[in-house]
Amino acid sequence: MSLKVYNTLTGKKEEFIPLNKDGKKVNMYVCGVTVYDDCHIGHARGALTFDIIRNYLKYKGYDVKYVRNITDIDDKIIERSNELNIPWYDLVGKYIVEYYKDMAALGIKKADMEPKATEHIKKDIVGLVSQLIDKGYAYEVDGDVYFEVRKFEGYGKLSGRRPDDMLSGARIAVDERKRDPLDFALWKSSKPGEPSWDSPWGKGRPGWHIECSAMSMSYLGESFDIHGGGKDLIFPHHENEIAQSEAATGKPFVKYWLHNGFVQVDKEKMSKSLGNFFTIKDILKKYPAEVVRFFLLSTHYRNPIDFSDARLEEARKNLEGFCILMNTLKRQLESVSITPLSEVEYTIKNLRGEKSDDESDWHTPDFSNEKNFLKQIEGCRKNFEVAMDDDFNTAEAIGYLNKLRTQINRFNVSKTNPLVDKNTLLKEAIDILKKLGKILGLFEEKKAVLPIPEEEINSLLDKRNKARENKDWVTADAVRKKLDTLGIILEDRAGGTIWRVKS
RNA sequence: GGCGGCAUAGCCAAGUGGCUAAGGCAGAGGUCUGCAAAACCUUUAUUCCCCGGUUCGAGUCCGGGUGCCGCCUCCA
Repeated sequence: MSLKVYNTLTGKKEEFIPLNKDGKKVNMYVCGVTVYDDCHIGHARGALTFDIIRNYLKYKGYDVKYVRNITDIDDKIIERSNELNIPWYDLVGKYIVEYYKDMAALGIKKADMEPKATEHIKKDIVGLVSQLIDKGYAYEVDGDVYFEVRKFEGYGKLSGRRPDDMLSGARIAVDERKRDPLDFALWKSSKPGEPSWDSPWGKGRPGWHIECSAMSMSYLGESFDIHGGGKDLIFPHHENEIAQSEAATGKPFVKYWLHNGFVQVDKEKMSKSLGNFFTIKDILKKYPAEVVRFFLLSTHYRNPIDFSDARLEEARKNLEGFCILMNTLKRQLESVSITPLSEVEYTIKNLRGEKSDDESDWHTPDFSNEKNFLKQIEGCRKNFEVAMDDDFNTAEAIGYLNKLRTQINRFNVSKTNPLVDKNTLLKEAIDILKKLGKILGLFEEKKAVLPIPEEEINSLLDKRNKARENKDWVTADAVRKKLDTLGIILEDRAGGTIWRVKS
């Protein structure tokens, strides 16, 4: 099975073949956040998308090196620190902490490296800008350095624009000092009081785009496999990165460009400027992290996804089904010893035998249910991978997790052949479900927060069970009602009453 | 103005030329249950925005139209 990814550069799904000769090393760079405010759910989507892509690449056996930057100096940061009247580095420090808190709360793992722009100014950025000037791709005016877009053949190849088409509709006020309106800043001279770093062109700070070129190449080399980010970065950010990087090295910068779609509110892009954003912190006050992940993953990463409580509620309910199943089977399996799977498979194969596979032959034991179940769970696993292989189609993959869930429940309540240990097959299925869920960061074991101590729950259960023995339904129902208001749901099963925490 | 994307059931959402159009949520009926919960079973799109075309065959490809959205300024 081969992995296919949609490459913005070619506008097509392509088979994923890493640059590295041995074919197992993958280098990936993703544009992270600018730290001047709390992250919203849109930032979470980008981070989650590439976290899952990294997970799946690893699952496929790739050795992934993942770099995700933090932009810790730019105009917005300066602007905001002036508004708040605090030093820019305090603002940045605060929001880096908040960023890490939010990501951790969502269960999004860190990248292997998380470099900051300011840590690479002397080391990489100044050098790269100098190199571009030396090669004639950039020019200095009054302490600013601009990249000369017309000098770079192929400008516009990522976003599908031609430089000549872009002039007419340009909405920006043209800076007279630039040789061409499309030229963009590699280095910006600083005004008095602004944060600044020394450079051959005087005190200043890097332009936005150059940090990503400098840092990605510093960690991953001049050419690497995957570069990701939100769709809004295609132009100008990523277009400019390509121009700078390829002009400097003369080599192809990135093989696969991956871009995630936006989170929307009422069909409009969620953004700071529209003010229609929901912060990760606010959402996590209302819904568990796993619900938020499930919601985000239930739509393909390139498509827009509309954010609403109704959608989160749907995700919550679907996910609850998985949680109940996990819980049920955990209880069911922990108290019994389980026959090894190989033994069960041996039994099925040998008692029936190859020649008596005819189900109508009643002389031999009928394992059709067991065999079918094994076939079904294997089919779900396979289809999950096929879905993920198709440009990380998590929405389709979740469909197969649901199918697997139904199969497990169905098998669990079905009549099975007493010659084999049913629990062995159930455990096998649950293990697969957990393993696949792990790729998406779902179904992780987490300690449920109990509203009241467990002993108290048990004593209430005892009270209720005694009442039930005496057919005192009024008392029994009162106990259930009480636990329900505390957030504990009771289920009277054949093997006794079990309880769970409301999600 | 330039470039790009999307339109599938009540809602959400897969599906990129070919068996009966995944899956979830909601709804209806049933089994189980003291009642519930959970689970299971049955059921809910002769049809994929509209009009043409290509093809033995199209939700899927091509042309045109309508509607919505994004990028071209900071943006995940």
